[in-house]
Amino acid sequence: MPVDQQKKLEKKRRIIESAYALFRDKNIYNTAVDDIVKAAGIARGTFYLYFKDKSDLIEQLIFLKSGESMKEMIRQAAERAAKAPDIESYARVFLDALIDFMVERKELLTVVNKNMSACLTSFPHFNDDDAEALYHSVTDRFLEEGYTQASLDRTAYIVFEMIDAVAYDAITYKKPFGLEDLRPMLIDAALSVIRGGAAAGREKTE
Amino acid sequence: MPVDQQKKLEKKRRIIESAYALFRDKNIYNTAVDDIVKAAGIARGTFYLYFKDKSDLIEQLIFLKSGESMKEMIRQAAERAAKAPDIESYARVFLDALIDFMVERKELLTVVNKNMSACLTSFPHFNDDDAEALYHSVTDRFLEEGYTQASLDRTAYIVFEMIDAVAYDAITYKKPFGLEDLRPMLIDAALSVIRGGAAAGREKTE
Amino acid sequence: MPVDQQKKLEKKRRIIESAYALFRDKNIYNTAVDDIVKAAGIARGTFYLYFKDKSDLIEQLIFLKSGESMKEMIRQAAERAAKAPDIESYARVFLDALIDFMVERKELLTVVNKNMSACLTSFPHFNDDDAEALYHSVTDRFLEEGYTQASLDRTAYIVFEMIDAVAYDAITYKKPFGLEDLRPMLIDAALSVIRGGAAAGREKTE
Amino acid sequence: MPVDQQKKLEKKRRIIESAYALFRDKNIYNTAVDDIVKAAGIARGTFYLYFKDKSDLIEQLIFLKSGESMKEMIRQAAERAAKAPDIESYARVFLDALIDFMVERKELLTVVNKNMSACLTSFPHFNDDDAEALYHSVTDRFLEEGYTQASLDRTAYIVFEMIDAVAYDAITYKKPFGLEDLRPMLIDAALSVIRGGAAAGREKTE
DNA sequence: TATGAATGAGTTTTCATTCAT
DNA sequence: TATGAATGAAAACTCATTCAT
Repeated sequence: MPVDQQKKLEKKRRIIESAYALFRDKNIYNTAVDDIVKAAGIARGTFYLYFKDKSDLIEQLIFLKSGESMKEMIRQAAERAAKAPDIESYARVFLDALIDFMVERKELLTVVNKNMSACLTSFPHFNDDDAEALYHSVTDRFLEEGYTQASLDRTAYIVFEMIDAVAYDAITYKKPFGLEDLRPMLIDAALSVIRGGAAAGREKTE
Repeated sequence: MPVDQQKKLEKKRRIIESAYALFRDKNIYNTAVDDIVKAAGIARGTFYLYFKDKSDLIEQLIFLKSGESMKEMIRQAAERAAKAPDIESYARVFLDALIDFMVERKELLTVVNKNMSACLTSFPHFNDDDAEALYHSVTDRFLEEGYTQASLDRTAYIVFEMIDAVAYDAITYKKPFGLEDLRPMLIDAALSVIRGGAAAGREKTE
Repeated sequence: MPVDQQKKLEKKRRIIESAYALFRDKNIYNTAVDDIVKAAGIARGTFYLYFKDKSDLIEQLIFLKSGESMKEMIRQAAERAAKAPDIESYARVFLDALIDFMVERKELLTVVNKNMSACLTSFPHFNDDDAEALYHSVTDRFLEEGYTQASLDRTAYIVFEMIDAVAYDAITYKKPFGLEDLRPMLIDAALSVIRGGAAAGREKTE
Repeated sequence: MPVDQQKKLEKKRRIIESAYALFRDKNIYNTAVDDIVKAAGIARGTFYLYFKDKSDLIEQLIFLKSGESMKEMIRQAAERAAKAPDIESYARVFLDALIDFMVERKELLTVVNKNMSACLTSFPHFNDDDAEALYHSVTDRFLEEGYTQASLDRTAYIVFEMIDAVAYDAITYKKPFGLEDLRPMLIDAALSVIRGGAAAGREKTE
């Protein structure tokens, strides 16, 4: 990539990061383009060199941020779960790591807002070989255990949605229960969904 | 209540209903006070006779609307589940009815947005004897089966959150899976959470 | 008309007049809405209570201003020509008066810009009984002399266009000839067009 | 001329042509410098190497474009009228050719906008020997017939203005009458102006 | 000469809220 | 109470022009 292109991308990135911080703190609708450019240290017009529109920025920001986090989150979770002896404990450790990650990255949740699962769906299509490999390293483990791809997709969707929703409220409002309060129950619920998914897969095969 | 008070309440109600319809269709931030008063057929200034503020309206609207729906939802679900022979099938029918209700009231979800469970928490405090009685008619059934109140609250919270989150996305975006696709898995997941909750309750008692 | 409506119309009128003065002095594209509201002594938002848009104002302004002037112009010209003994001198005095009027109302020309004739065409459709009566009092005189309506329309169009174009440049740029320099020739030209029109009318009749 | 100079002129020309096309399609005020440079395939900064300013470009463009067309127009008209037996038919054929030319070059009219006659005035001062010779080949014909230079200038001005104005509206708006509808009347009118001009010339001489 | 990223003043437009009637 | 005209701060977006490379 030419040096110029590189620089442009970096600046675009800087704008997105500034916006991200503001969205997180003040919410999207209460953040003006003006706030963003001030935070990014650029002129107002410059913003429109990089984004067609405020909504163009929002779109790109969500795509980027959630993709990034998803990747990182899955990487960490997969790493920690790697040595698990069986699929059940693999899943348990994986989910536990997932929740840890969310706690660490609270801010992300306030921007992306309960939409992590939408992101999950687009994850394998990021044209990012890295991400794809990662995704498969996890799903393969389940496919070996008798899941069909279809039932796996559904299961993953439900589990993420559930964890994301519960974590979002628990973290951002600390109401009505803290996340640690709910964690065991949440993981149990997720596991039983996963078990159910496996069963569904097997039935179809038989 | 004096007739005057009555009339005031009715008008307030009309404003809320108009706002509700608009919020549902266009989202809160894209709905101007002007749109609301036009829809309600009142003058702009009148709005401020009934609400301190736009955000005052929003607050009251969410409180009212979600409370109302929650009540109606629980009533219907409890009714349908009433004749269930055991607690397990009671729960299953109850949840099924819950989902049916959400499908019917799609619009509500877009306004209240994945926050039904918050509402659940405030439900018993609506100073509405009716609502309270209703709530207890359901929880009592579980308390009899060995739940502690604490574990019941948590369980209910997680289950609602889960159903609400999944249903919200499934209904509003029909992506990536339709709700009917997910329903069986969702109910199974919820049931296993409930079973876990019961177990947790019993353990503590022992 | 209710008093309120009256007042609103008056304010609208005041905005149009302020805009008119600015357009005349600085041209439409160099006049900001801000300039207009300052000149009219109103707040910026008020402008949008009366006009959808800057272009809405422009449209209404041109329609109003050119219609008004046209009416006034024709009234004055018809008055002065009234006592003319024959159609030829009627036309001559009429045109002379027309040019006088334009000289007096130079500013109008800079706004309406060489489009008076377009206005002429719409003149009889202003739903203004007054204007219509006036228009007919002039055309009748020509119809009596053997003009067909069709040839009269064409002739009037060409004559206005010609006078308007010449007068516009002569007045606004004083270049390359002053209007007084050109006046006799212009009137002669117009008269010969008129004579030609009359002939055309008669031929068709014969 | 050095090759460098040549190249500069060519690029300048390319910019003007691009601007011309845009002005024609979208009007001057709705065409941004950015649009022009994109169309010309140059960088934004380059524009300011060739023109001081946007208005500098406009000035040069109008001068160039109208001069060019005027020259071409007169050449064609003079050619077609060359064999005319008398001055009257010379004028008639000349004007007819003029109108034909305008119909062919509609686009020019939308840019230069009813200002062809202004251009006529500057025509003999183009420091273009070619143009000057051409101009004299036409005017000489009239001077021989008793016109004074002064009356000829006025007459030419009025005739051009008249034709230009009528043709502009007729062509660009096709309203309220098509040009072909008006052509005979227009030429008759012009001829009678010319005749009047000749008479005026003679009177003064006598 | 040529480039195109950066600038920021300037423009249009919106909208929650006030206030005289 | 009810009205709706008026307000003006604030938002989004544009564009001629400059300047470092």
